[in-house]
Formats: sequence, C-alpha cells, structure tokens
Amino acid sequence: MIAVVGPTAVGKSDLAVELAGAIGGEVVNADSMQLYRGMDIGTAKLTETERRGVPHHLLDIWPVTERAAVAEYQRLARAEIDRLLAAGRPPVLVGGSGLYVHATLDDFEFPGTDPEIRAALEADLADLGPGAMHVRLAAVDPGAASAILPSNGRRIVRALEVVELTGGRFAATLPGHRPHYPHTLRLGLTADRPLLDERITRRVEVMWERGLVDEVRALEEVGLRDGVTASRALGYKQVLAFLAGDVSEEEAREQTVRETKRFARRQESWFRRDPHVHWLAQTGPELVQAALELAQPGLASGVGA
RNA sequence: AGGGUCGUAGCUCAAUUGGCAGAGCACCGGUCUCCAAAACCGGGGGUUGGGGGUUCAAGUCCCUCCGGCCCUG
Repeated sequence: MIAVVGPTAVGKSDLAVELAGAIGGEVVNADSMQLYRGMDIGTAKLTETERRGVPHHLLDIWPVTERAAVAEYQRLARAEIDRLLAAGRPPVLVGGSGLYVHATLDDFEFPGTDPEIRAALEADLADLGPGAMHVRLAAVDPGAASAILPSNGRRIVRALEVVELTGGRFAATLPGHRPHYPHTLRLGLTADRPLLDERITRRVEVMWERGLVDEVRALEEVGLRDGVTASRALGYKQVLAFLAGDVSEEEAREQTVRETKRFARRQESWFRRDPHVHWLAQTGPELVQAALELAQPGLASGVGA
C-alpha cells in the first residue's frame, strides 16, 4: 500500500491517480471534507475525467448535515483497504487530514462517544466557559488536565466525555507511529513556501471561476448551514458568510486564501512528525518517477500483506 | 507658490499634562486520541520619514528638509 500525504494544493490527488494507474491499484480518500456529498469544487475533488478510470473510494459518503467522526472514518477506511489488499489491488491512500491518516495507518483506538453526554458537556461549556470545565477535568483526570490547556474547550469536553463514558483516563497525547499495516510506503509531498502559496491562491481563484458560490448556494438548500463540520470547511465557511451578507465576495475569497495558507502550514507540521514519511519535493514527471522508484521495492515485498 | 494637515511593525492604527513604543491582522513555529479544512498555544519583528535643537527624559515641544493628502491661487 502507498499513502500520499502533504499540504493542500501540492498535487497529492494527481500523483495518487498516476501511482494507482502504474501499479494497478485503487485510490482511497483520506480527506475529511471530500467525504461530503456535493462538496466538489471547494474541496478540489477530482472530476470523473481526472480520475482517468482509476476507481476512487470513500468520496461522497456523508450528507453535509452529518457531523464527521474520525472513528467512523477509520472503520470505513480500514474495511476498504483490507478488501483491496485481499483482492490484490494495492490501495493508494491519499489525503491531507493528518488525524484521519494517522488513525488509519497506525495503531490507534478511539474510546466511544455518546451523543447525550456530549450534548450536555457542550451545553455546560457554553454556559460556564472552558476555564470552569478545565477545573472539572482536573478533579477527575489530573493527567489529562495538565496536558490540555485551560483555554481549549473542545478538547476539554472530549476528555470529560471519555472519562464519564469509560470511567478511565483520557489519553491526551497521541500514540506513536506504530504501523497497523506493514509494508506501507508513506510519501509526503512538499513545495517551497512561495510556490505553495502561489498554487493555493490560484486554486482558490479557480474555485470561484468554477462556481463555488453556486455550489454553496445549492448546499445551503440541503442544510449546509446546520452541518457542524461541513459548514466550517475552508471556502464554504467564507462563502456562507458572504451569502449571509457579513462580508463582501472579495473579502470571502481573500479570507479563503489566507486561511488555506495557514491550514497548509498546520498540515506540514502535522506530517513532519511522522518518521515514516519519505518526502518528495519534485514536480511534474520527475515526481511520479521518484515516487515509483520508492514504491517498487515496497510493493515487491508488500503486496498481499 | 502660499496656508493647513498627516507621516509609528509588512498592513490598519494605539500610546495621559513630554515618562520603559503597543494592539489587531499578516508572517514564523508548536500542540493535537471522534467537529481535525476543527480547536488551541507560543514567537520574532521598529533608527516612531531624514537631520538638528530644547529637556534629566521627545513618537509627543521647536527649527529644517523629504513625502502624502486637503484648501486657496
């Protein structure tokens, strides 16, 4: 199996198609926002033509109203990967959602979740603020409390949920990178800052040209505004603000560019920590060649693993 | 040309009667166990347009030069 990771707009999707085509594999999506049905332009989802006949999995599986869940994704992704491996079709996992990739590729177990407990805790957070919730966490799980900053309401709520649900402690630090799938090549794509920034700017411009605003309008009809996760996606959030009259269209586009650049930086810092990643900075045909050279020995011993 | 007004971080602007030059955004870095395109944290940044003067002390007061804007001719 091959995994292609890296910041947004470096060219992961295209490389994944090239690689899958070259080795007779199939693509598995690891992009949290491409999981949503109808979010095409803003997530830069490859078109049918661009997929060039290579089967893609885990795209368009959730309605925009659904709240995303890593654990659910992990289940789906591993099922898909296992199926492909069994069929002798090397999976090419591609996406920039660090947590999703990590949870799929490495040993990573999520404690459960409970909608009622969660809702109650979120209500408390809204009423009392993160500071008070942090005090509460410190009383039941001092270890988690010391690892989570008092200002980070979201993580505090999750920690309290896990403690309440399991009666145990909340692991507030990520597990190491112990591969769940042996013989997996992790390719990281990078580009120099100025180049990446330019690509991001151009990509956002193209999204507007292709009709992102109309896409968001259509999704608004099916409940995008109520989608806790989807409504916060880059581009979508800004266009929703424009449609609500809070900002001008120009501001919405500029904000999207800025936020996307910041996001790309967070993605890089996430993947940089994974010691298994082989980084590639080439572009064009050289990139595919370099990637394949790394992939071939891995495949020779890894198919069917 | 004369009169007025402004000039402070990359950008927009703060800074009592003269008293340690700051904030937002941008930029850079980090954290991350079910909303992760999320949520959160840290950091570097300045000859206060130039020069001179007054003062223990000048972004602030005085002179001069440069630049922008406004009014008048």
